[in-house]
Amino acid sequence: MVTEISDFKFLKGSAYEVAPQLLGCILERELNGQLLRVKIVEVEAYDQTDPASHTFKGRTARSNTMFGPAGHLYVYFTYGMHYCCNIVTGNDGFGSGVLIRAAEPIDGTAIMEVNRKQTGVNLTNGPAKLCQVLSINREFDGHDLSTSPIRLIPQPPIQTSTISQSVRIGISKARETSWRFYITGNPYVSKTK
DNA sequence: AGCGGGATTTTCT
DNA sequence: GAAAATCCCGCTT
Repeated sequence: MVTEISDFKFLKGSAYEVAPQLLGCILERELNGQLLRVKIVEVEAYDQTDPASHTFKGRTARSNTMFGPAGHLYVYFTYGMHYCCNIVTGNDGFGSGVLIRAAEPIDGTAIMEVNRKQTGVNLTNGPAKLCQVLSINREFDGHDLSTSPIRLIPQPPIQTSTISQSVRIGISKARETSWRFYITGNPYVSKTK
């Protein structure tokens, strides 16, 4: 019997501080009675001081969740077809969060393959791919990650020496800000630059 | 292996 | 009305 104590206190730090601590943590999704689990391997920090963030220009209908309490899920829709998810960080009222860009399948891989009609690294080596395999959509914007059917299971911090830091992907503003973290050498990382 | 375009709709100017 | 925290496919080298 495993007793899991979800300790989300660390999520109240700044997005930049929290991001590398999320590497190695488990994201669990209950879907039709099946359990899917992935290990987070690539993340990016965003906050309201950052021109690339959805929260930079203040609270909007879309970005509202990021201004809420830490430990909730911020799901946004983009490019007319994709969902991406963030873990909200920091204090209530300050718009910040960590984009989950890539993860490694741990349990339920066969279901993920069905959800995406792909296999191997293509299952989860990108933010919209991850949402697709876990069947995460707009309904889960604001979801509390300490509760079913989507839970974050914190893990002890991984060795600093196994973490790489680089610039963020796919943005046009604040391109030079190195707020992206990933597990060095993990095959599910979307881009190694 | 790398480039370019298309899909498709929300969001803000 | 254009751009967007993306992904996939087809074409070129």
